[in-house]
Amino acid sequence: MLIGEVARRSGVSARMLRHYDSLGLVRPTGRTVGGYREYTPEDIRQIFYVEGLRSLGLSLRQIARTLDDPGFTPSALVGDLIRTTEERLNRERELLERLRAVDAAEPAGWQDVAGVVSLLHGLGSQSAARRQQAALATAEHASVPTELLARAVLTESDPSVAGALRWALARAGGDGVGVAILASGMASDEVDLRRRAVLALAELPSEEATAILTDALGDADPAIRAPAALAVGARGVTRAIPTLLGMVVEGHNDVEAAELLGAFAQDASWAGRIMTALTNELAVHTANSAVRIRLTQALAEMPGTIALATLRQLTHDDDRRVAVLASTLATLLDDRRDDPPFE
Amino acid sequence: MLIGEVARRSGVSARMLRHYDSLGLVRPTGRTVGGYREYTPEDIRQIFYVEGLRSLGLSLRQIARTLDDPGFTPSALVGDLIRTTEERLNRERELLERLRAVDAAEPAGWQDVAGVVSLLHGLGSQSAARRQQAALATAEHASVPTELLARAVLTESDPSVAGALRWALARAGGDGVGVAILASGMASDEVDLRRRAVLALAELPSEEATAILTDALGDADPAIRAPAALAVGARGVTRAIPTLLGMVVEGHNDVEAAELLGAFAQDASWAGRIMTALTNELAVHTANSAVRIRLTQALAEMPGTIALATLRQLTHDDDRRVAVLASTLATLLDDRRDDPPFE
DNA sequence: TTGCTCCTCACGTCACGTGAGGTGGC
DNA sequence: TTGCTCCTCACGTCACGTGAGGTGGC
Repeated sequence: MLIGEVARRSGVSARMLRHYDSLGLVRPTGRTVGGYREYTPEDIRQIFYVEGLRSLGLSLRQIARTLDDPGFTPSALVGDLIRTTEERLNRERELLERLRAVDAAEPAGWQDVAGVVSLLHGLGSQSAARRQQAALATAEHASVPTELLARAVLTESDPSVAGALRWALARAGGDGVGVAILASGMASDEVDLRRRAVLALAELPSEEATAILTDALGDADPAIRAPAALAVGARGVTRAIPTLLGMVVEGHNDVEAAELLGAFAQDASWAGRIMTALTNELAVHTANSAVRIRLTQALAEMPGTIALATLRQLTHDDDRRVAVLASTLATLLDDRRDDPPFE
Repeated sequence: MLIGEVARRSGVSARMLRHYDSLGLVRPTGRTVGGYREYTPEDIRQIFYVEGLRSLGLSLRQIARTLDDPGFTPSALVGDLIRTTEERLNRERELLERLRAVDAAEPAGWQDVAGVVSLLHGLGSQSAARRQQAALATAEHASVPTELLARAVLTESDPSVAGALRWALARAGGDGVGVAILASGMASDEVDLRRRAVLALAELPSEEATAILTDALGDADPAIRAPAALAVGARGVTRAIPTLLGMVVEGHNDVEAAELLGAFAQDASWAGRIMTALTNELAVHTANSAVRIRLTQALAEMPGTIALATLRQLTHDDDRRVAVLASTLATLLDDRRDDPPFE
């Protein structure tokens, strides 16, 4: 079979078949009197052998070694090819992410493109200082994709860089895409990721963010549910109240939690329920002095004088420190009776 | 700043800086008296601009156009880069899959490697005939990874190729990996995928396969639970009995289902329950002639003469066809009384 | 004078595509 | 004789690395 027909049937160009010949990969068995290459069926099988190995990413040189060097076994090379392919794959993935980020920024000109790229490099830098600088620089850049910032927020371990990123994200508005990424962070099994997500969501005032934070009120980890409760509590979400009560008992941001409970208790329909819950907790935790002290302090955050009677009872508490604290707080509340009602 | 220092600080080789100069990408503003290139801070910013665009995959020629051609805006090119990168990414993924399949086959030599590759290409071919050939060829190949076959089974739409693949998979033993892939197919939302998986599992005799099929007895789709019930029913799994009864009522492989019910009824503890279920169904489906005929035929599959009394009653059925059928079957069963008990 | 840096010119890489200029076989 | 196929030789691609041979500045 002459080279043209072989090329048509095998899909390998005549140029490449001549190249294989010159490299010794596939030497046609014969030549016609006129000097034309003549390929036998065996030669054609050889072509498919070469193409097969090429489809695995072997270079022509490596395929030649395959034929010449009996000591050259597949195992090591195939392993190497897998590794290098994985590396290329990762590089391509990162490139695609960069390209998508640039595309999302809708750059007007190439200077914009270069700006976004340098920001991306900054956010991905090994140096925390660089990352910080990049995070702060997003303020100048109008068109930083929130997607990008949200992803960076989820991976940032340095606290001050994380703070800058949260600020930048909140400033960028935290639209749907960014919130969606943070939501996926909240769904993670890793506490660190959920923690970063919850802190970022706490700085986003959107309804979406509030909804996701509300879902996080029941999180198994107090480091997650506490910031969620403080954030949505401040937004008036009453579903935060049980978590806030728990925070007072456990001592997680109990001061802030108590303040928010006091604010909820401005509403008469909640005041009673919160008071009942606090006194119940006092009845349950008879032995734990620290818990009783936090609950007593929380009572003082209740508006007006609704906690006065309870505090007066606590002045006779078996626990000396609770009694002293209750007595001080009761005195302060007594003064409040003459003031106009709390705002 | 001279070229060496610029190279050290920017990470771009002196060779490349000269290349940028010759292409007009970054022309150092000055030269020393000796002819040395002198870079200003602005030149260095330009270098970072070029490197930034290069990190997005732009060629040097494209970067040059960026600088020279004001009509050359980012939007179109960035979109193109995204598309070509996605294509490269997919090709890399496919390559990695091939390499992993080759690695899993533990080829002894390069001929083995080429053999596995040609098999892979065959299984991935557009032509059903080629795929069929490749599936059958796996019989010769000792080291075809079951992983590969399982994946092919899940995607094969041509029924005869699918049959050949199931046969090849069963022949390869269907070890853990293959079964795990089929299990993931069973977990899919797509009925087609579940159907392919269930048919393949039905041909694998392993305990793992039986366990997955048993889970599939409750599948919402009769095209899934029917083959599962036939397969595990034949393996003596009594949990298949309710599904088999349902198949008789609905007319899904009712003949095979009735046969298996008969086999289960060999066990005295099940015979009563199965008879009760069949007569109950007859009592419920008074109007549907087709259902009553199937149930009547199923009664004849019961071992020995345990269904004889019920069949005699049915000879007086309101439905003429049921009555005729019951009378024929009762006569046959009558003869059976003199035979030795059914195996 | 001795290293060091810089200069220009040019070849090699790798898997090809695309001629140019010439020839064999129906 | 006219197309068509084949031949060899050789250049171009693209982003570089690596010399060779020479020179400037401390």
